[in-house]
Amino acid sequence: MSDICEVFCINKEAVDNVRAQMLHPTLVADIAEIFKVLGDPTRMRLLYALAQRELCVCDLSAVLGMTQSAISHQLRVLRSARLVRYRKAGKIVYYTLADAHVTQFIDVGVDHAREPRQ
Amino acid sequence: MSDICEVFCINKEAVDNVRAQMLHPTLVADIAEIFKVLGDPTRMRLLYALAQRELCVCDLSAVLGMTQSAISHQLRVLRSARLVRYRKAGKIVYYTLADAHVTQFIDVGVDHAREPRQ
DNA sequence: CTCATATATGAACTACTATTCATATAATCA
DNA sequence: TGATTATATGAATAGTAGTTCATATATGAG
Repeated sequence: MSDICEVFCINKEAVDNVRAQMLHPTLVADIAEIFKVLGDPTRMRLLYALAQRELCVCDLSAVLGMTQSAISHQLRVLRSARLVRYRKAGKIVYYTLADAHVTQFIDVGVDHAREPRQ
Repeated sequence: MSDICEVFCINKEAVDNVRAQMLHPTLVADIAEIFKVLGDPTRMRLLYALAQRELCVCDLSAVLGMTQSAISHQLRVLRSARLVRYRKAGKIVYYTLADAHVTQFIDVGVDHAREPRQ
């Protein structure tokens, strides 16, 4: 039964109803993409650090104990996902969280992870 | 400047303060893991379908238009992450969302993805 | 200009992951 | 019992992603 069409146990009404309410593929892709970006320990730590205060790349390296290159690469991912903003001050680049939504993501995640596992 | 210790631009006070407030590595790993599981289009579609109503594996295959095997593999990931629950009724296995937290994750994601991009 | 510093980025390598295919398990029916 | 159906899973494969290393860009100092 590896072919998609050879499925016989379908509750047709349920399937049709749910399919009709499914999200647009583009929107699903966007949502999954955001979560994917959040789903890496390094990026999560960067966001959590930035939730405390604005920080430059160099300080972020020090906080996480990782190379400047690794941090820069991950900041690029966060920038592409519009989860952080930056401002330049001379040769120093300061990063901040993009908006309140990002804090909300972090909070929901922390909340869920701290929940006791039944 | 590839070595972590050869960094000179540090704002020591900021770094120390932020480091002191960082999350425990285990908690960070747990949070990132949850987001990682959410960060796949197939799994996001499965969760969104289950947000509508309880569905069996076969119906989920029909809703997503994917093989039963692919769906089963992803349901296993969702089960390990405690994002879904299931009940057996004969040979049919019905899946549901684990709790309200999961709906909250989906809502925050949808909300963020629908936001206009400045 | 030259030098030093802060950050960004391309290439390479390793590790991981989603799907497919084949097959196993489990439950129902005849 | 044997046959059928619903689901689960192991192995293999192909694509992706995080870090490192080397280097490029850019700003400021002298």
